[in-house]
Amino acid sequence: MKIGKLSELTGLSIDTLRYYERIGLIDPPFRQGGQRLYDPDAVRWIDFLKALKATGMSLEDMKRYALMRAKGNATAANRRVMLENQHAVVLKRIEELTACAALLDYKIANYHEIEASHELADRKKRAR
Amino acid sequence: MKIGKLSELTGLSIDTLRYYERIGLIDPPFRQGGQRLYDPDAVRWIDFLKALKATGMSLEDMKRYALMRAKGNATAANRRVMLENQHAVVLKRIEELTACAALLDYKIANYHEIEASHELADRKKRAR
DNA sequence: GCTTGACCTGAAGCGTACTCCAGCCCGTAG
DNA sequence: CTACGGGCTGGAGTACGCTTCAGGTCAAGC
Repeated sequence: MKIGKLSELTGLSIDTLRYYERIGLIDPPFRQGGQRLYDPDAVRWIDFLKALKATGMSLEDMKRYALMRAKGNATAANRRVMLENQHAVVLKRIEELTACAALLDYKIANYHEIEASHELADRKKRAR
Repeated sequence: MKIGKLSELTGLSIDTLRYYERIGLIDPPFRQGGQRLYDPDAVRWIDFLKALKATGMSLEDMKRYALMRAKGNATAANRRVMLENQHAVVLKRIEELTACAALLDYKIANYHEIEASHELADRKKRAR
Protein backbone atom coordinates (compact mmCIF):
# COMPACT_ATOMS: atom_id res chain seq x y z
CA MET A 1 0.00 0.00 0.00
CA LYS A 2 1.06 3.59 -0.51
CA ILE A 3 1.69 6.06 2.25
CA GLY A 4 -1.75 7.67 2.02
CA LYS A 5 -3.44 4.37 2.76
CA LEU A 6 -1.08 3.62 5.62
CA SER A 7 -1.77 7.04 7.05
CA GLU A 8 -5.48 6.33 6.89
CA LEU A 9 -5.13 2.91 8.51
CA THR A 10 -2.87 4.05 11.34
CA GLY A 11 -4.24 7.49 12.02
CA LEU A 12 -0.75 8.98 11.76
CA SER A 13 -0.29 11.79 9.27
CA ILE A 14 1.75 11.15 6.13
CA ASP A 15 4.33 13.58 7.40
CA THR A 16 4.57 11.78 10.70
CA LEU A 17 5.08 8.46 8.93
CA ARG A 18 7.93 9.88 6.89
CA TYR A 19 9.33 11.51 10.03
CA TYR A 20 9.22 8.18 11.88
CA GLU A 21 11.03 6.53 9.01
CA ARG A 22 13.65 9.25 9.03
CA ILE A 23 14.40 8.84 12.73
CA GLY A 24 14.50 5.06 12.45
CA LEU A 25 11.19 4.00 13.97
CA ILE A 26 9.83 2.53 10.76
CA ASP A 27 11.83 0.45 8.29
CA PRO A 28 12.29 2.10 4.90
CA PRO A 29 9.79 0.29 2.68
CA PHE A 30 10.28 -0.81 -0.90
CA ARG A 31 9.89 1.86 -3.52
CA GLN A 32 8.07 1.84 -6.82
CA GLY A 33 9.08 4.76 -9.00
CA GLY A 34 10.25 6.62 -5.94
CA GLN A 35 7.03 6.05 -4.01
CA ARG A 36 6.91 4.04 -0.81
CA LEU A 37 5.08 0.74 -0.96
CA TYR A 38 4.30 -0.71 2.46
CA ASP A 39 3.75 -4.25 3.58
CA PRO A 40 0.43 -4.71 5.43
CA ASP A 41 2.49 -5.79 8.47
CA ALA A 42 3.61 -2.18 8.79
CA VAL A 43 0.21 -1.41 10.30
CA ARG A 44 0.77 -3.83 13.20
CA TRP A 45 4.16 -2.38 13.96
CA ILE A 46 2.90 1.19 13.85
CA ASP A 47 -0.02 0.30 16.09
CA PHE A 48 2.49 -1.07 18.56
CA LEU A 49 4.52 2.13 18.32
CA LYS A 50 1.33 4.06 19.03
CA ALA A 51 0.77 1.94 22.12
CA LEU A 52 4.32 2.54 23.33
CA LYS A 53 3.84 6.23 22.75
CA ALA A 54 0.59 6.15 24.69
CA THR A 55 2.50 4.74 27.65
CA GLY A 56 4.59 7.90 27.61
CA MET A 57 7.69 6.37 26.08
CA SER A 58 9.88 8.86 24.22
CA LEU A 59 10.58 8.48 20.51
CA GLU A 60 14.23 8.08 21.50
CA ASP A 61 13.46 4.99 23.56
CA MET A 62 11.13 3.64 20.91
CA LYS A 63 13.98 4.02 18.48
CA ARG A 64 16.25 1.99 20.73
CA TYR A 65 13.58 -0.69 20.85
CA ALA A 66 13.18 -0.63 17.06
CA LEU A 67 16.93 -0.93 16.62
CA MET A 68 17.10 -3.97 18.87
CA ARG A 69 14.14 -5.52 17.08
CA ALA A 70 15.99 -5.11 13.80
CA LYS A 71 18.95 -6.98 15.23
CA GLY A 72 16.86 -10.08 15.77
CA ASN A 73 16.42 -12.67 18.46
CA ALA A 74 19.66 -12.00 20.28
CA THR A 75 18.12 -8.82 21.66
CA ALA A 76 14.86 -10.41 22.84
CA ALA A 77 15.81 -10.35 26.53
CA ASN A 78 16.81 -6.69 26.38
CA ARG A 79 13.60 -5.77 24.65
CA ARG A 80 11.62 -7.65 27.26
CA VAL A 81 13.39 -5.71 30.00
CA MET A 82 12.51 -2.44 28.26
CA LEU A 83 8.87 -3.44 28.16
CA GLU A 84 8.96 -4.50 31.79
CA ASN A 85 10.42 -1.13 32.77
CA GLN A 86 7.78 0.64 30.75
CA HIS A 87 5.11 -1.49 32.40
CA ALA A 88 6.34 -0.27 35.79
CA VAL A 89 6.27 3.32 34.51
CA VAL A 90 2.67 2.86 33.40
CA LEU A 91 1.59 1.45 36.76
CA LYS A 92 3.20 4.35 38.56
CA ARG A 93 1.51 6.82 36.25
CA ILE A 94 -1.86 5.16 36.84
CA GLU A 95 -1.33 5.53 40.57
CA GLU A 96 -0.42 9.17 40.16
CA LEU A 97 -3.47 9.83 38.03
CA THR A 98 -5.70 8.00 40.49
CA ALA A 99 -4.45 10.28 43.25
CA CYS A 100 -5.08 13.31 41.03
CA ALA A 101 -8.59 12.11 40.30
CA ALA A 102 -9.24 11.85 44.04
CA LEU A 103 -7.94 15.37 44.58
CA LEU A 104 -10.16 16.68 41.80
CA ASP A 105 -13.14 14.90 43.35
CA TYR A 106 -12.40 16.61 46.62
CA LYS A 107 -12.03 20.01 45.01
CA ILE A 108 -15.20 19.57 42.99
CA ALA A 109 -17.14 18.65 46.14
CA ASN A 110 -15.74 21.80 47.73
CA TYR A 111 -16.99 23.90 44.86
CA HIS A 112 -20.43 22.37 45.18
CA GLU A 113 -20.50 23.42 48.83
CA ILE A 114 -19.33 26.91 48.01
CA GLU A 115 -21.90 27.29 45.29
CA ALA A 116 -24.66 25.98 47.55
CA SER A 117 -23.85 28.43 50.34
CA HIS A 118 -23.69 31.33 47.89
CA GLU A 119 -27.01 30.40 46.45
CA LEU A 120 -28.43 30.33 49.95
CA ALA A 121 -27.01 33.78 50.68
CA ASP A 122 -28.49 35.11 47.47
CA ARG A 123 -31.89 33.72 48.33
CA LYS A 124 -31.81 35.36 51.75
CA LYS A 125 -30.78 38.64 50.17
CA ARG A 126 -33.68 38.49 47.77
CA ALA A 127 -36.06 37.68 50.65
CA ARG A 128 -35.19 40.84 52.53
CA MET B 1 10.00 33.39 52.20
CA LYS B 2 12.37 34.09 49.34
CA ILE B 3 12.27 32.33 46.00
CA GLY B 4 15.04 29.87 46.87
CA LYS B 5 13.05 28.53 49.78
CA LEU B 6 9.87 28.30 47.74
CA SER B 7 11.78 26.43 45.07
CA GLU B 8 12.99 23.99 47.68
CA LEU B 9 9.53 23.50 49.17
CA THR B 10 7.73 23.02 45.88
CA GLY B 11 10.37 21.18 43.89
CA LEU B 12 10.01 23.65 41.04
CA SER B 13 13.19 25.39 39.90
CA ILE B 14 13.64 29.09 40.60
CA ASP B 15 13.48 29.74 36.87
CA THR B 16 10.23 27.83 36.59
CA LEU B 17 8.69 29.80 39.46
CA ARG B 18 9.59 33.09 37.78
CA TYR B 19 8.34 31.72 34.48
CA TYR B 20 5.03 30.73 36.05
CA GLU B 21 4.71 34.22 37.50
CA ARG B 22 5.46 35.74 34.13
CA ILE B 23 2.75 33.76 32.36
CA GLY B 24 0.22 34.45 35.08
CA LEU B 25 0.06 31.17 36.97
CA ILE B 26 1.43 32.61 40.20
CA ASP B 27 0.47 35.98 41.65
CA PRO B 28 3.34 38.47 41.75
CA PRO B 29 4.43 38.47 45.40
CA PHE B 30 5.44 41.43 47.51
CA ARG B 31 8.96 42.65 46.99
CA GLN B 32 11.61 43.66 49.50
CA GLY B 33 14.43 45.54 47.86
CA GLY B 34 13.47 44.05 44.55
CA GLN B 35 13.43 40.50 45.89
CA ARG B 36 10.28 38.40 45.90
CA LEU B 37 8.83 37.57 49.30
CA TYR B 38 6.25 34.81 49.22
CA ASP B 39 3.38 34.06 51.53
CA PRO B 40 3.48 30.48 52.87
CA ASP B 41 0.11 29.96 51.13
CA ALA B 42 1.95 30.11 47.82
CA VAL B 43 3.15 26.57 48.48
CA ARG B 44 -0.43 25.25 48.60
CA TRP B 45 -1.34 26.95 45.34
CA ILE B 46 1.77 25.71 43.58
CA ASP B 47 1.15 22.18 44.82
CA PHE B 48 -2.30 22.42 43.30
CA LEU B 49 -0.81 23.65 40.03
CA LYS B 50 1.53 20.66 40.12
CA ALA B 51 -1.45 18.36 40.55
CA LEU B 52 -3.27 19.97 37.62
CA LYS B 53 -0.13 19.59 35.55
CA ALA B 54 0.14 15.94 36.56
CA THR B 55 -3.37 15.42 35.16
CA GLY B 56 -2.03 16.55 31.81
CA MET B 57 -3.59 20.01 31.85
CA SER B 58 -1.73 22.55 29.72
CA LEU B 59 -0.23 25.68 31.25
CA GLU B 60 -2.64 27.62 29.05
CA ASP B 61 -5.65 25.99 30.74
CA MET B 62 -4.09 26.34 34.16
CA LYS B 63 -3.70 30.02 33.41
CA ARG B 64 -7.38 30.30 32.56
CA TYR B 65 -8.16 28.64 35.87
CA ALA B 66 -5.81 30.97 37.74
CA LEU B 67 -7.41 33.97 36.07
CA MET B 68 -10.89 32.88 37.10
CA ARG B 69 -9.68 32.22 40.62
CA ALA B 70 -8.35 35.75 40.78
CA LYS B 71 -11.78 37.07 39.82
CA GLY B 72 -13.35 35.57 42.92
CA ASN B 73 -16.51 33.71 43.77
CA ALA B 74 -18.46 34.66 40.68
CA THR B 75 -16.32 32.25 38.70
CA ALA B 76 -16.70 29.31 41.08
CA ALA B 77 -19.14 27.40 38.87
CA ASN B 78 -16.92 27.77 35.81
CA ARG B 79 -13.90 26.62 37.71
CA ARG B 80 -15.82 23.61 38.97
CA VAL B 81 -16.77 22.72 35.41
CA MET B 82 -13.12 22.94 34.37
CA LEU B 83 -12.17 20.54 37.15
CA GLU B 84 -15.00 18.20 36.22
CA ASN B 85 -13.82 18.14 32.62
CA GLN B 86 -10.28 17.46 33.74
CA HIS B 87 -11.56 14.70 35.98
CA ALA B 88 -13.13 13.04 32.94
CA VAL B 89 -9.85 13.45 31.04
CA VAL B 90 -7.98 11.74 33.85
CA LEU B 91 -10.40 8.81 33.95
CA LYS B 92 -10.06 8.33 30.22
CA ARG B 93 -6.29 8.47 30.46
CA ILE B 94 -6.32 5.87 33.25
CA GLU B 95 -8.38 3.60 31.02
CA GLU B 96 -5.97 4.07 28.15
CA LEU B 97 -2.99 3.35 30.36
CA THR B 98 -4.68 0.28 31.79
CA ALA B 99 -5.16 -1.06 28.27
CA CYS B 100 -1.51 -0.31 27.49
CA ALA B 101 -0.41 -2.12 30.63
CA ALA B 102 -2.39 -5.17 29.51
CA LEU B 103 -0.77 -5.06 26.08
CA LEU B 104 2.66 -4.81 27.65
CA ASP B 105 1.85 -7.78 29.88
CA TYR B 106 0.91 -9.75 26.81
CA LYS B 107 4.06 -8.78 24.94
CA ILE B 108 6.25 -9.55 27.92
CA ALA B 109 4.70 -13.00 28.25
CA ASN B 110 5.43 -13.52 24.56
CA TYR B 111 9.05 -12.62 25.07
CA HIS B 112 9.30 -15.08 27.92
CA GLU B 113 8.05 -17.80 25.60
CA ILE B 114 10.45 -16.81 22.86
CA GLU B 115 13.36 -16.75 25.26
CA ALA B 116 12.40 -20.14 26.68
CA SER B 117 12.21 -21.77 23.26
CA HIS B 118 15.55 -20.28 22.25
CA GLU B 119 17.17 -21.48 25.40
CA LEU B 120 15.82 -24.94 24.64
CA ALA B 121 17.22 -24.83 21.11
CA ASP B 122 20.58 -23.72 22.45
CA ARG B 123 20.67 -26.58 24.91
CA LYS B 124 19.93 -29.11 22.18
CA LYS B 125 22.64 -27.62 20.04
CA ARG B 126 25.17 -27.91 22.82
CA ALA B 127 24.07 -31.54 23.39
CA ARG B 128 24.95 -32.54 19.84
C1' DG C 1 -1.25 13.33 -24.35
C1' DC C 2 -2.78 15.91 -20.53
C1' DT C 3 -4.67 16.88 -16.24
C1' DT C 4 -5.06 16.05 -11.52
C1' DG C 5 -4.22 14.28 -7.24
C1' DA C 6 -0.95 11.76 -4.62
C1' DC C 7 3.76 11.46 -3.60
C1' DC C 8 8.82 12.98 -3.22
C1' DT C 9 12.98 15.63 -0.78
C1' DG C 10 15.53 18.68 2.31
C1' DA C 11 15.10 22.28 5.08
C1' DA C 12 12.84 25.48 7.86
C1' DG C 13 9.27 26.51 11.23
C1' DC C 14 6.26 25.76 15.23
C1' DG C 15 4.12 25.01 20.04
C1' DT C 16 4.99 23.73 24.64
C1' DA C 17 7.44 24.11 28.64
C1' DC C 18 10.99 25.21 30.31
C1' DT C 19 16.31 26.51 31.03
C1' DC C 20 20.26 29.25 30.69
C1' DC C 21 22.89 33.45 30.31
C1' DA C 22 25.06 38.14 30.83
C1' DG C 23 25.31 41.66 33.49
C1' DC C 24 23.46 43.71 37.20
C1' DC C 25 21.92 44.63 42.46
C1' DC C 26 21.38 43.51 47.58
C1' DG C 27 22.38 42.21 52.11
C1' DT C 28 24.81 39.85 55.54
C1' DA C 29 29.01 37.42 57.65
C1' DG C 30 33.65 37.95 58.68
C1' DC D 1 34.21 47.40 53.93
C1' DT D 2 34.42 43.90 51.02
C1' DA D 3 33.49 39.42 49.39
C1' DC D 4 30.02 36.27 48.15
C1' DG D 5 25.77 33.93 47.94
C1' DG D 6 21.42 34.69 46.43
C1' DG D 7 18.24 37.38 43.67
C1' DC D 8 16.93 40.38 39.53
C1' DT D 9 15.79 41.28 34.31
C1' DG D 10 15.20 40.54 29.39
C1' DG D 11 16.22 37.79 26.01
C1' DA D 12 18.09 33.86 23.80
C1' DG D 13 18.49 28.88 23.63
C1' DT D 14 16.88 24.00 24.14
C1' DA D 15 14.33 19.53 23.71
C1' DC D 16 10.68 17.13 21.84
C1' DG D 17 7.56 15.90 18.38
C1' DC D 18 5.85 17.04 14.83
C1' DT D 19 4.16 20.28 10.63
C1' DT D 20 4.74 23.14 6.73
C1' DC D 21 6.81 24.57 2.56
C1' DA D 22 8.95 25.07 -2.05
C1' DG D 23 9.71 22.99 -5.90
C1' DG D 24 9.56 19.01 -8.20
C1' DT D 25 8.00 13.75 -9.83
C1' DC D 26 4.69 10.02 -10.66
C1' DA D 27 0.61 7.57 -12.28
C1' DA D 28 -4.15 6.73 -13.30
C1' DG D 29 -8.32 8.40 -15.64
C1' DC D 30 -10.32 10.85 -19.53
